[in-house]
Amino acid sequence: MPYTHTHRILIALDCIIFGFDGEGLNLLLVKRNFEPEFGKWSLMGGFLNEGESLEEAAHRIVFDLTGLDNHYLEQFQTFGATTRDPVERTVSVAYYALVNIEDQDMNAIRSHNASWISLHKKPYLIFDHDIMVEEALKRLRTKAALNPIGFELLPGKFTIPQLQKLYEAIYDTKLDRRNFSRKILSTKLLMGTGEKDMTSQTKKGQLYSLNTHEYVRQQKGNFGFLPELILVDA
Amino acid sequence: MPYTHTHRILIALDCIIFGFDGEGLNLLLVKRNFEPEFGKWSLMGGFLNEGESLEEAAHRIVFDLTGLDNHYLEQFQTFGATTRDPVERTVSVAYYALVNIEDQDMNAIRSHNASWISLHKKPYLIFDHDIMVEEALKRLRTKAALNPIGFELLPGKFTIPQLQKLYEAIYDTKLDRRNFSRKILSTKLLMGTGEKDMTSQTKKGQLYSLNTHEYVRQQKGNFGFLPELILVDA
DNA sequence: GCAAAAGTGTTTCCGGTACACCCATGT
DNA sequence: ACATGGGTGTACCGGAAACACTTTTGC
Repeated sequence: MPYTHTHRILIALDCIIFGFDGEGLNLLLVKRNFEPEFGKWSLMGGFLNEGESLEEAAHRIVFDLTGLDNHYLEQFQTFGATTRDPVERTVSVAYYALVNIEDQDMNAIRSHNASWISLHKKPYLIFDHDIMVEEALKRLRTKAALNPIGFELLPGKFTIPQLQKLYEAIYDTKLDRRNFSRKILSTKLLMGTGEKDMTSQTKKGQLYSLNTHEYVRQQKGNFGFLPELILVDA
Repeated sequence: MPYTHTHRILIALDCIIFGFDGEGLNLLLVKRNFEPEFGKWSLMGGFLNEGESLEEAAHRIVFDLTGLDNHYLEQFQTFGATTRDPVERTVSVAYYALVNIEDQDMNAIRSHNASWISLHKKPYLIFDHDIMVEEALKRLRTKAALNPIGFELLPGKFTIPQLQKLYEAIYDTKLDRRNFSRKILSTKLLMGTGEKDMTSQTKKGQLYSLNTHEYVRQQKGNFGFLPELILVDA
């Protein structure tokens, strides 16, 4: 016997999909070729299906758009203002995802009319999506200072300066090259591959890959990855 | 015209209500005298009503139980496993609240069959409520390290040692009396009232009250209230 | 006087920061 | 040779931690 309460409503999911192009943070946004708000930009979203958990639904939405199956995904806030969707009342559970911008499925992206857009050039988004992006970024900043999740935005092999560029983008700040390198290496999270970064024009930096054992371990507790960054106000 | 998607479901809200009795953290829990799970303990919860935002609904639930109108309230996670409620599928948006245990409405509490229970003696709770409590505590710990919200659990006037006991309870750790005092006073958040704490048996400590101007200001950004605590693992 | 709890001062230590210097590669 | 960018060493500084000492009150 179901509950007697009757106010049953749609559950939406909206995904803030972050990517890193080597210079700055990017968002995967959809130019809507459907109603409502035809022609405007929005986050990628969808509705919760029967027999599907929130986590599964968010995963499905990101997978549909990017073709990527192993992205980092974290729920961060649920939006429930009564007027947030003009069509019909919905409550939206928002997730942010970190994907490696290099191994996405361009066909999936094109078929959804989506594009990567620099965070600094973000257009106005429909509904409460602008606020969602802002909150997602806040959460990403806190999370990335305490846990080593930034790697999710990079290819499997990368140089330390590339990693630094990423953190500078996330916190919109400048970091000292030498201190950053030392700090990262002291975490024991990186393993040298012996290979060199051949894309560089000058000195070819060493390519590192993750020590996956340590990586998984340090996801769990708060080890303080770069705790000083938590106090960066931007 | 509404959306064509049809899976409309109930939105529940569950509230983790924290109180501080001078020694440890307490939870306000309900011994259910209604179905389902009659006789078992659970969090205080309810359903989202038409024309009501999530925030409003959570506020209503805490107010019904405590009679308190000005408590601290923060949404922290939404739970959506398909089997989390055996009666009917629901998605639950969870909030934690900080209340001053002294000025609650005992009648409201009794009429809901609720009790304050020490966090250390928490019974098993129904559904996924045990996980909710665990996650709420994690969030409270992170939040209280970065923003001065602990005061919400104390009376309007309190001594620095009382405040210290509170933080020791939140982080389940011991702090140095002298360093704590200096740190707190350096924030300029406290104003001496000139009064003494007459409940103490020995030396009567000075009673402080909040500098509300500074307090509101420091809620906004990340000033790092006691940032070293963010790395306490418990 | 003595015990218990509040309040003040000082020293040490460590992590973050700043900066000087060396190395590797392409032109 | 020189410009560009990766990599290592060292000195300093500020905040956290550790600790000694004094003050207030009840018994």
